[in-house]
Amino acid sequence: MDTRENIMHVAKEMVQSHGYNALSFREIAKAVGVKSASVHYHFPTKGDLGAALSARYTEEAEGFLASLQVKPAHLQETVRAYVEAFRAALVNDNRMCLCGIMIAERDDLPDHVRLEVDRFTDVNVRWLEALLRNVYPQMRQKEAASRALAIFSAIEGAQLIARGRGDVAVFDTIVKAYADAGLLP
Amino acid sequence: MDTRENIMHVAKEMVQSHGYNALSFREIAKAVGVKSASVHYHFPTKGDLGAALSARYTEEAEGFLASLQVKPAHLQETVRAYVEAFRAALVNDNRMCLCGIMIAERDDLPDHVRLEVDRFTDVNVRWLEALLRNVYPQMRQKEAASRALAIFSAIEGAQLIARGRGDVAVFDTIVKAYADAGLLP
DNA sequence: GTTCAACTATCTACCGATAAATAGGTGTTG
DNA sequence: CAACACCTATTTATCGGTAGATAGTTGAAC
Repeated sequence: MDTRENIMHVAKEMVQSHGYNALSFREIAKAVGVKSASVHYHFPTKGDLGAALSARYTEEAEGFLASLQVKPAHLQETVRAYVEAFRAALVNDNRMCLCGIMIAERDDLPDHVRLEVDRFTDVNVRWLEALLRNVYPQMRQKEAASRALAIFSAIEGAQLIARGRGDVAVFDTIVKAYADAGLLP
Repeated sequence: MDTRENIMHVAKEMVQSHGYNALSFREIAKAVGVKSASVHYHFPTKGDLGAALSARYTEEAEGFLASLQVKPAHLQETVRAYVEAFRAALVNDNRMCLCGIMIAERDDLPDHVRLEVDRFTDVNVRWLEALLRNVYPQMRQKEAASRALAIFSAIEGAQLIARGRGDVAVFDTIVKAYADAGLLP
C-alpha cells in the first residue's frame, strides 16, 4: 500500500533487467497501478529515482556485508555467501547487479546517479580488501586493494557473461574456475 | 564517402559508449551528415543495424584472434596482445566491448541481434580454450573450457569496472592482479 | 529508362515533465 | 461542533521533444 515503496521495488527490478535508459515512468506506473504523474510526485525527475535506487542498493549492500562473518576460520563460507548474493540476482529472473548494469550506461547517467553507482564499487572493494587483510595479515595494503578490485571485477564479469547465456550454471562454472585458479580464497 | 561504412563506424562507437538502447537513427544521421531516412535506406530497421554491427564486430575479432601467435613459447605475449585489445576500447574514449555492453541490454535486443552477440562470446571462449589446450596439452577439455570462460568473464568484468572508474590504470591493476593470482597464464 | 542513393515530409508511439483539479485527512480556531 | 485552512497523494489532461519507421520525390549514374 506504500506507493513510494512499490515504485522503488518495481523500478529496481526493471533497471536490473533492462537498464536505466529503458526505465520508463509509464511502465513503472502501470506495474504499480497508478498514473505516471504519481511517480513524478514521489520522484520529481528520473535522476532522482535513479539516485534513490542506487543509494538504497548500496546501503543494503553495506548492511549485508556488515552482517557477514569475517573470521579467518570462516573465510570460505564468507566468500561463498558474498558470491551467492550476486548469484541470487541471476536466479531471480536473470537480473544483473543494479550498479553493474548502470556502469554500462554511465555516460548517460545524471551526475548524482553516477556518484551513487560509484559508491557501490567502493563499498564492495573496501569490504573485500578488509576481508583479505583480516585473513592474510601479512598482505600489503596495496596488494590487498588490487586483489579486492580483481575479485569484484571478476564476479561482476561472471554475472554479465552468465546473464548473456541466461544460465546460472555458467556463473557457477566461472566461479569454480576462479577458485581453482587461485583468484578466490 | 561510403555512407554505409560511415554509418557503421559511428554507430559502433555510439553503442560502445551508450549502448544499443540509446542508439538513435537521428544521431547517427547527424554524425554522418545525412538524413535519418538515409540510414533507414541502408539498414531498414534498428535490429538490422544492430545485427550488422555485432556480426562485423565478431568477424573482426575472429580475424584478430586468428592472427595471434599461439605457440607455447610466446604464450605470455599472446595473452598480453589479447588483453590489450580490450584495453584499447577503454583508451579509445572509455568505450566498452560492443558485445559486452549489449549483453547488459540483452532482454531488449531483437532475436537476431542477440544471436550475433552470443557468437562473440563463443568465438572468444573457443579461442581461449584452444590456446590453453595448446600450451597445456595435459589439461582436460572440460577444465580448459571452464578456464577459458573464466578468463573471458574476468576480462569483460575488468573492462566494465575500469570504465565505471573512467581510468585505464584500474584495468591494468586488475589484470595484473589476475595474473598474480594465477588466473591468467 | 532503370537503378541507386539520397532527400522531404510525415506518421504513430512513446518519452519525461508539468499544471491544475480532486479527494481525503489533519489540525486549528471561533 | 462546525468552519476553515492546510497538507498529502493522486488524478486528468497536456506539453514539447524524440523515437523508429514509411511513402513518395528527386537527381545522378550507367
